[in-house]
Amino acid sequence: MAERPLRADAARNRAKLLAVATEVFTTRGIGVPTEEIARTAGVGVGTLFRHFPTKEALLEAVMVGRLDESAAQVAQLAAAAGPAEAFFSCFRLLVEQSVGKSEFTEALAAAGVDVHAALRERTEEIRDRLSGLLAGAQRAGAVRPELGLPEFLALLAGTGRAVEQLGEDPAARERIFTVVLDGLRPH
Amino acid sequence: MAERPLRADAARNRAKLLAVATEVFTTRGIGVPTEEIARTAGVGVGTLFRHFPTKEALLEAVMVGRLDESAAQVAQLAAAAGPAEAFFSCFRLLVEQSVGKSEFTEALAAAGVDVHAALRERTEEIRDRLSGLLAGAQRAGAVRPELGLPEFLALLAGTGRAVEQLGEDPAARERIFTVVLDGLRPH
Amino acid sequence: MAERPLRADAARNRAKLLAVATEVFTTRGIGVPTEEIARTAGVGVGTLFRHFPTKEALLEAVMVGRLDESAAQVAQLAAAAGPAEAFFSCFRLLVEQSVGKSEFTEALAAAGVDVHAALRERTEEIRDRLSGLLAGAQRAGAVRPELGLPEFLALLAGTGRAVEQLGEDPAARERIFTVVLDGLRPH
Amino acid sequence: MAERPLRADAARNRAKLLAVATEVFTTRGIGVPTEEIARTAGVGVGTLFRHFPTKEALLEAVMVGRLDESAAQVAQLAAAAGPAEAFFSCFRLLVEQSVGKSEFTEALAAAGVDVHAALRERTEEIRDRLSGLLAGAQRAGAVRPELGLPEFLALLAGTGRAVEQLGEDPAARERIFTVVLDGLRPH
DNA sequence: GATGAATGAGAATTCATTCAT
DNA sequence: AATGAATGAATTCTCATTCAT
Repeated sequence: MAERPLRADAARNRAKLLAVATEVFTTRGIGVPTEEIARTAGVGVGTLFRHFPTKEALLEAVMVGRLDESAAQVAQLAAAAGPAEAFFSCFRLLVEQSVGKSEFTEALAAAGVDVHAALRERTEEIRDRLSGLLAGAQRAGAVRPELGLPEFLALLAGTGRAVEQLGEDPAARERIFTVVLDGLRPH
Repeated sequence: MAERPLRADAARNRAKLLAVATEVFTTRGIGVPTEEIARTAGVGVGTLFRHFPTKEALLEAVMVGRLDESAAQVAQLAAAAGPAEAFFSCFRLLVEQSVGKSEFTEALAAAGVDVHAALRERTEEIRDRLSGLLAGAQRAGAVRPELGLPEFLALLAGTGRAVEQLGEDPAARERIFTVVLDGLRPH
Repeated sequence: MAERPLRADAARNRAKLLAVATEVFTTRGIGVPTEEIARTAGVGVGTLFRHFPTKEALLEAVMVGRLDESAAQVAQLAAAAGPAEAFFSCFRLLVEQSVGKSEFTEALAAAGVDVHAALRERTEEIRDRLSGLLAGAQRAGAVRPELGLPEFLALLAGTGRAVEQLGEDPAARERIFTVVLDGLRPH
Repeated sequence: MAERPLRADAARNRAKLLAVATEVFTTRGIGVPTEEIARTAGVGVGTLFRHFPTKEALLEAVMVGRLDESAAQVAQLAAAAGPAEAFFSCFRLLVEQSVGKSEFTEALAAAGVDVHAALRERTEEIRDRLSGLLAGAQRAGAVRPELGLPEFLALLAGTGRAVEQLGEDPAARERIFTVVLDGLRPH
C-alpha cells in the first residue's frame, strides 16, 4: 500500500521517462524503441526498465497519467456550471485533449494491453463522472434522452478523430463541433 | 509505361496476395509479417516481393483497392437518387465500410506512406465525387451550407471511429447516425 | 509426416550448426551465445533461428543427435557378443562417450528442457535396450541380480563423471573401470 | 594482511549473504541474480558487492565454506574409528554431502573460477586428509592397493553424481554404495 | 517467374557492477 | 557501511528484404 517515496533523482527520472514516452507514443505511435525513449530522457535503458518492467507497463503508465489529468479537468468543469453547460464544455474538453492521441489509443487497444487494475480504475472513474454528466444534461432537456453512455463515449472518440484529421483550421474545427453538438440536442 | 500484361498465374498470385493482405492488415494491423501473408496466399515470400517491392508498396496497393471499391459504390449510389438521399446514403456507406479499418488507416498514415501517384489519384477521384455530392445536398438544402469538404471528410472518419468503437449494437449504431446526420442538416 | 527434404545448402547449414552447437555446448556449457554459434558455423543468426526456432530447440536437437549415435553403437555392440561381454562393453562405451559432456547434460536438465516427444522417444529406446542388456547379463550370472535399471543408469552417469574428472590418465581410468565393473559382479 | 575485524552488523550481513548464496546456488544453480540473493538476505546489492567484490568471489566463498565444513566432519570421523571404517564412513559422508550440489560444482568449474589462494588451501587440506585415510585403509588391507588419490576423488565425485541422479530411493542408493564400496575392496 | 533459405539490423529485456545519496 | 538507482553491454529472437536454386 505505502509505496516508499522515490528518491528525488529517481522520481525525476521516472517523470522524465513518462513525459518522453507520452510525447513519442502520442506523436509517433507505440513503435518507438524503448532505447530511444531512454536516451531522450537522458537515462540508460536499464533505468527505464527499472521503473517500468515492460514496455507495456510503460504504455499503461502513460495511459493512466492521461486519464488522471482528464478526470481532474472533467471534475473541475463539472462543478463549475449548470448541467447543460457542464456537459457540453466537458465534451469539448475531452475532444480537444484526445487530439493527436488516437493513434496511440488505438495502438494500445490493438496491442491488447488488457486493462490492468490501475488502468481500469481510472477508466471507471471517468466513466462514472461522464455518466453523471450525461444524465444531468438529459434531465435538463439539453441532450437527446435516448442516448446511452456507450454512444456518448463513441461520439467523444469519433469527434476527436474528426478534429484530429482536420488539422489546424480553427473555424473548420468549430463547424465540426457545431454539427455534433447540435446533433446531440433533442430534435 | 505500358505495363506488360501479367501471365495468368502471376495475376492470380497478385490478386490472392492483395486479398490476403487486405484481410490481415484490416483485422490484425500492419504488424503482420510478410512471410505469413505470403504463406496464407499460398506463395513464397519471394513472389510477394516480386509483385510488391516493399511492404509499404503492399500497404499502398491494399489502400488503392479499397478506395477503388468505395469509389465504385459511391458512384453507383450517387446516380441512383436525389441529391439529399444520395448524400446521406453515401455517408452511411462509407462509414460502414471503414468500420474495423481505422487501425489500418492510422497505421498507414503513421508509417508515412507518402501518398504516391496511384494512391493520390484514387483519393482525388473520391474526393471529387464526394465534393459533388456535398454540393448537391447543400444546394438541395439538406446539408448546412457552411460545411466544406474537409469537414465532411473529417466527420466521415470520425463517425467511422465512433461506430467502430461501439461494437455490435445496431440500435446504438443507429443512434450515432441519427446524431451526426441530424447535426449535418441546416438548423 | 513427410518432412520435405531440405535443399542441399540448407541441410549443410543445419548440419554445421548442429556440429558447432554440440561442440560448444559440450565443452563450454549451454551459456554460449547463439550469435557465436551462428558465426562459428559461418551463417547468420537468422539462419540458426530458422532451423531451430529456439535456443532450447537447438539444445534438444543436439541431445537427440547424441542419443541417436549412442543408441546405434549400443545396438551394434549388443548384437556382437554374449550377454556378459555385451553388457560390459556397452557400459564402457557409454561411459567413454559421455566424458566431457556431463556439464552439458546437467545444464540441460537444470534448464528444465522438458523432454519433448523427439527426445523422450530416443531416451526410451536406449532405456529399453539397456534394460535388455542388464537382464541378459543378470541371467548369465555376470551382474548382481538385485540391481535395477535406475541404479544401472545412475552408475553409468556416475562413472562418466568420475572418468571425466580424472582427465587424461588412461591407467587411472582403467582402475576406475575395474572398481565399478568388479563392484557390479555378484559377490 | 591482518583483515580488520568486521563490525558486528557487517559480519552478520556477510554471514547471511553466504548462507543465502549457498542455498540458492546449490538448489537453483549459479544463474540466480545477485540482486535476488541480496534481497533474500535482507540487504542491498551494494552490500553484497562490498563483501564480495565479484559474483565469482561469492561463488568461491560459498565453496570455501562447504569445504571447511566437510573437512571438519572428515576430521571427526577419521579420528573416531579404525582405518577401514574411517575410510568407508568418510566416503559415504562426502558422497551424501555432495548430493544435489553437482550442478553447482560443475558450474563453478565451467566458470573458470581459477582456484585462488583461499580455495586452494582448503582443497589441499581435504586432499591431505583423504590421502591419509586412503593410505591407512590400504595398509589395513581394506582397499585395493593400486588406487591413488585421484581415482579415489574421482570415484567420490562419480558416486555423488550417481546417488544424485537416483533421487529419493534409499534402497537403490544403498545398492549403489554396495557396488562401489565392494569394488573398492581388494579382489 | 517462383521458391524459400539466408541475412543482419534492430527490439525488448536482463544482470553484474558502480556510485550518488 | 549500507542502500538501491543507474548503467549499458550482452542476449535471445523477429522480420523485411535479397538471392541462389
